[in-house]
Amino acid sequence: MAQVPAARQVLDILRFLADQAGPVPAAALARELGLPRSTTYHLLGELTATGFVVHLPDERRYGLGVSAYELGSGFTRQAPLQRLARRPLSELTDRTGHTSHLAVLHGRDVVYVIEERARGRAPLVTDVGVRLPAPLTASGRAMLAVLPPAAVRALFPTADGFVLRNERGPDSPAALRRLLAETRRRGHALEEGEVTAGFASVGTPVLDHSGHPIAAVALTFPEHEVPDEDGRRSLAAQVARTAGTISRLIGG
Amino acid sequence: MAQVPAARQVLDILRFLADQAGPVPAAALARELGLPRSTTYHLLGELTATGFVVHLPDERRYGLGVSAYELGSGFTRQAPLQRLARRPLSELTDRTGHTSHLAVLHGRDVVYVIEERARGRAPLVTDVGVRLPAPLTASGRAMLAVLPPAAVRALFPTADGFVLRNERGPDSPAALRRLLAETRRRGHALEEGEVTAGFASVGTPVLDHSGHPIAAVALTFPEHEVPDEDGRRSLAAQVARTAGTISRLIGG
DNA sequence: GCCGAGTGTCTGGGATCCCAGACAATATCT
DNA sequence: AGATATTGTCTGGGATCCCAGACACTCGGC
Repeated sequence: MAQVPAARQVLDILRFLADQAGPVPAAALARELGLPRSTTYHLLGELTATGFVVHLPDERRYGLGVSAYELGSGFTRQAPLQRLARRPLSELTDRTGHTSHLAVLHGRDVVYVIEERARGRAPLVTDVGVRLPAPLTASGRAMLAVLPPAAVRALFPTADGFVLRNERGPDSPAALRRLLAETRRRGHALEEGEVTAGFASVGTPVLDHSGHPIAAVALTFPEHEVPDEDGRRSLAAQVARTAGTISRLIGG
Repeated sequence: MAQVPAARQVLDILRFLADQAGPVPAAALARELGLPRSTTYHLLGELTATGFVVHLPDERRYGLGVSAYELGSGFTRQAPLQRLARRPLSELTDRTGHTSHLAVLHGRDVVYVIEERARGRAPLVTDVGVRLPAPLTASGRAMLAVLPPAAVRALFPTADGFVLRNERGPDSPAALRRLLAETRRRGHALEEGEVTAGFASVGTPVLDHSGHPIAAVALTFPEHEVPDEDGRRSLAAQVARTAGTISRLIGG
């Protein structure tokens, strides 16, 4: 790696601040990141001048500023995940002969952002732009299974938040917990006929550098074509490899 | 300013990328920012390693990455605007004897994030957390008046998006355009009895370094207490000064 | 009011890094 | 298929910057 230490330091500051619940004192920044005090103040000066950081004199702390928000907006606008994931999903579909998709969590739902339909296969409900309740889908189950339990509880505090489909799916927080525990035990998410009768899906999450799920990859197939556990496990392994590829591409 | 050129350069790259509609080639970055080519690749290497930027080999371009998104989330969580604006609003209320508030645009509505109630004044509808249709409020009018016309059209394409209150307020895109033109001519936003009968408000936008409205400051007063144009203009000038103070604090 | 801890600013020289330019690989154009 | 343009990698030395530490200011505790 080329030596660009000041660049590295300023990015460390930004990432550290991004992980904090609120603004922090300069001394805490210097201590946590192992930076010399004067260097910390120089870098904070630059970050403040460019709007990435705001100095809160009343609190004697530093927090993220409007330029940080604009980076988030820019990320959303540029949709790098979709751009990076399209080829790996296309290859997964070619290899397996089944339709693949990429979805992101959006509150209690998943939203499909890529669908790579296999040659000669019928269109599925999981078209781009479609939203479905996360607990019902392989993609949603894959992501929920790797969220902290408190985050899952926050999303689904009571039985009210559950939407059944074809009269199936978890209908209470306890049922969801059991389903997610089973998903973790199995090593991949599974959905059988709950979204579309006669079809099943396997899914795995795409994790960022902190282990947080940013998306999920899933493969959908007619149930009768892959009726046995081994066949599904094999498909799940390919899905997991694709998810890992996308994680690496997204980097960090 | 202390010399931290590499830090400055890396932040320039991030801000440039945040302003682009899509990913860009490294050569365009170097050219637009006046950076040496090798320096550009070194900094991009660092940005890619930390997840702020993703390299899209198929497109031979660079775009924003997940760490950029996390900065946006961190900004929202830390709410620096509210932290910075509280004291200026408190001082505005003390100086004028009227209730002040800070609101942000949220789609077609405004959301109130600070209310500083004046001593001995009745509570108002503009409590923290309340949402109201932007075209009806001084804060909303202040922000809409400085948005590009295309952005206003996108928010209010037809007569359907208008909500009247007390049977008053603009009820069509044309009426809204006339109202915003009048707001720009007057130099501040005005609302008279459309939100609460018997009360009026004056408001001005808080702009970021690009001239984009990130919030608005408004002052609400009983109509009969400030019936004349000069009195309202004087209050509006104080509101504008407070908005300018907050702009400077937010920086960039 | 005084003291100690923490915040923020400033300076200069030893340490190191930034950039010009060479080179290799890849993509596009003819 | 060959030529050209662009992308991406690498090197080393002149230029400059990073950090230790001193100093001033502010805030909180007693």
